[in-house]
Amino acid sequence: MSATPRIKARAAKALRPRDSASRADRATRTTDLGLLPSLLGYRLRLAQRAIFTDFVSSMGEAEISPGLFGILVIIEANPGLKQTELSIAAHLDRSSIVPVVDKLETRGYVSRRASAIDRRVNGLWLTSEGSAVLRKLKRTVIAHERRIARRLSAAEQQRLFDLLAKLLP
Amino acid sequence: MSATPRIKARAAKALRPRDSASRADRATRTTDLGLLPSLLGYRLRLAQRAIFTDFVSSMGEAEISPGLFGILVIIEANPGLKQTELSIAAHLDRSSIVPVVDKLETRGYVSRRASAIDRRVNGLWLTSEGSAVLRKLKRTVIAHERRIARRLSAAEQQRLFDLLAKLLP
DNA sequence: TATTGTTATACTCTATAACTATA
DNA sequence: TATAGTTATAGAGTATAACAATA
Repeated sequence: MSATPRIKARAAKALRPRDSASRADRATRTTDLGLLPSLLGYRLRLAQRAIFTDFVSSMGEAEISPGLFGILVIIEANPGLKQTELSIAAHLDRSSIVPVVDKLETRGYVSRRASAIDRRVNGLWLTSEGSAVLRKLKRTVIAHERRIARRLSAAEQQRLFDLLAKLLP
Repeated sequence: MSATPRIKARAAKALRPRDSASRADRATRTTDLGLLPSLLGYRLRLAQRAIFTDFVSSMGEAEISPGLFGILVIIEANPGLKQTELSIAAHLDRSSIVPVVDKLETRGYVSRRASAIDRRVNGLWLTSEGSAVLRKLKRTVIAHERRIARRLSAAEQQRLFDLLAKLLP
């Protein structure tokens, strides 16, 4: 199972007084996880979870998820791209991209501009505010990545990248 | 963004005729992902996604997610454990474990048995059907893992495990 | 006919808060 | 008072199907 932590949930959790830490510690140490720790899928999930959590907490007040950050990065790298192209690049259905772009548009980071050539198409662009925000977010994300990657030597980092790439179909 | 693929969605997607493959291929190759491919978090998500997808499709009619599978494994390894203990082991809130156990109980794989000593507590046990099903599931999961891991040498697999472990807090 | 974006809808997974029953 | 489980509720994230506008 193992939550993909929600953005708001994380923020609130820090102050939650509900469980005593000692109880939690004991149970975590005690419970046998069976064959799970021998499974690559399980290990991968734990690692991704840890990085996701660090990502979110390092974003602080910006309240942006890795997913939304990725969308901003892709739009910046491909100014004017169509929603359909974005959805493919992000491995989402084109209907799923709609609320995503809505959210970024509401926050004032992205604008849809109808194409003059093909009036079915919305080109996507960062607003100047979106550009400025993304500039800061990227610095934060790079710092977050460095903080994580510091646990590995440069050679290990490269090795990890290579090994992960081999897992892709 | 990048979906955690839903179980039912996957099954349906195989037959979905909506997009032509050629279009999708072109756009994937074309769109610039900016700094994303340099981020460990991004690579990790792709790898996890790939494994999750393979997991789900290899389960076929069993229709069990990695998360539910993990829950069954933990219960098997700790017969009679309390829901609270399970929730901690699975990194879930204790309220979130309720619908999870409900689902497994509905399918007849798990039973709650009230403790005689402390009547607040539900001990969790696999039913005999749950045991039998899990025995088969484990074989399937191990085959799935082998199929993935075959892309790596034994030494590489060990290396990957070690590197992933270093990423945990 | 095919494509683009959208809506309507539904589903999974998870959390917080407040409750009940025990201890 | 504290703990175990539950309910009520909400929200993120995503999909499928059907539709209108446009090509």
